[in-house]
Amino acid sequence: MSERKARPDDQVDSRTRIILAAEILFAREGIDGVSLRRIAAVAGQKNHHAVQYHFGTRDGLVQAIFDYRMEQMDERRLTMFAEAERDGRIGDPRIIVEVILLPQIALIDRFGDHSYANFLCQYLLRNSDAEFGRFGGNLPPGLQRALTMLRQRLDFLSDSAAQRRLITVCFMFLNLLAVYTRDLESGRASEDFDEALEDTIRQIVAALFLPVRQEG
Amino acid sequence: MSERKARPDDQVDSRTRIILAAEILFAREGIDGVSLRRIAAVAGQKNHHAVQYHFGTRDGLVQAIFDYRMEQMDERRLTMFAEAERDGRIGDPRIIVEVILLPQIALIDRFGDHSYANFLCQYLLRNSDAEFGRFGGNLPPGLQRALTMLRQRLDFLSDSAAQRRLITVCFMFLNLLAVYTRDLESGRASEDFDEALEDTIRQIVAALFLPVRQEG
DNA sequence: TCAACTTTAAGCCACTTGGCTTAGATATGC
DNA sequence: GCATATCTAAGCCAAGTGGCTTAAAGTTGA
Repeated sequence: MSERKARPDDQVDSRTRIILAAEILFAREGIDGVSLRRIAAVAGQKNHHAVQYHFGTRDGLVQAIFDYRMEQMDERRLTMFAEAERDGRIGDPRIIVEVILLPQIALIDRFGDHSYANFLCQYLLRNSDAEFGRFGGNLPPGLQRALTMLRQRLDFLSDSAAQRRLITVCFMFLNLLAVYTRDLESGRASEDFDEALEDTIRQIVAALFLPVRQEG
Repeated sequence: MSERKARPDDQVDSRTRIILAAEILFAREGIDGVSLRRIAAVAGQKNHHAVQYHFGTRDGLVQAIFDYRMEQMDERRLTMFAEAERDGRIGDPRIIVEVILLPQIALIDRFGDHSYANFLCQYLLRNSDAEFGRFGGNLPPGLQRALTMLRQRLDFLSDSAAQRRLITVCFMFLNLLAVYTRDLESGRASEDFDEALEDTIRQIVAALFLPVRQEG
């Protein structure tokens, strides 16, 4: 596997360059599969000390990537809410799903790279205790609002059941991104992505808001 | 994190002990986060050479874990098919979902450990190209039969769309196992697992067999 | 201009890693 | 019994790892 396209743009500062390079390398070879030296080198640093200087440790870098993308996505989420309110779609359950998921697509489109999904998978596997299940607290406002709305919609479920269904959504969507990534990497666009996205969102809405079984 | 419970039973041969120990360690600390030395040590080996002897390389060990569990699960899958035929449930679409997913639960119950889900996630992330998308060929017979039946049920979808929906199922289920694992690890059984399992299967069936949107 | 601060470079260090060789132990087949 | 094949132990090695110190370069503000 070459370093193809791993070196990010030289326009941004070195801290961001390290974040972008690490995201790609982590996605390709695993969070523990890349040395800090290589990350620094790919980011154009002549010395691996730069990583320690900016992020302290490997886990610090991992968290920085997550926070960096989280912040980017939340801007988009707030915009989407504003647009939905303007268009009178704010009551539509599907809006919640779109607000949570589509900004990740936007990330891919805007930056032309699709490493984030793979990175996020690994991140969630590493930090399931910390990240899963925080329906409230310590989340950026856009995502927080989406989760609060979701909880209200799912008032027929217990806390743990609602939480579980939320995680379902995350994983279903990661699956879509994984397939998308695979198709992009292999060069064959096996399916129209917009079509796949539409089908997946419909699946997610159907599963997420599925009524509980009626007695008898 | 201690080595608590990482050392597997001494009754099995050392090759299997290494597989079991590696599965747990990989799940906890990442496939690239554990040295072969530690795996060997936890498996009761005095020397890390044992890993190289049995599996050659780290990837060889990873594949061996996957194959080991795959084989175990396929026995159960064939049994389930036989039971379904006997009970006349073979036409029920839900059977397909159960045959694919429940053996993994059985794995957890039988061996009292829940590292497999986390390991499998990492495995699929590593080998998405190889594993995803092989609807046919090179699969054990039970799983192969389930996938063939699924494909027939989804005849209103294109190949790529059907494939994508299958992966959706895998990820949704992994999500359930992830939550289950989290609850078990943290000691709190936040939700009745049987109830959660039932809800998840219903979600999966609803999403997997969701009709395509009608025109107009 | 120059001082204070931030960022990069260079190189050292003890330690771990996976691969390897060799020898010894244990099981297996005849 | 005994030879053959299978498995385990012991230890060496070059390469790579993250952490660290020190110095230099660049940036900023007064």
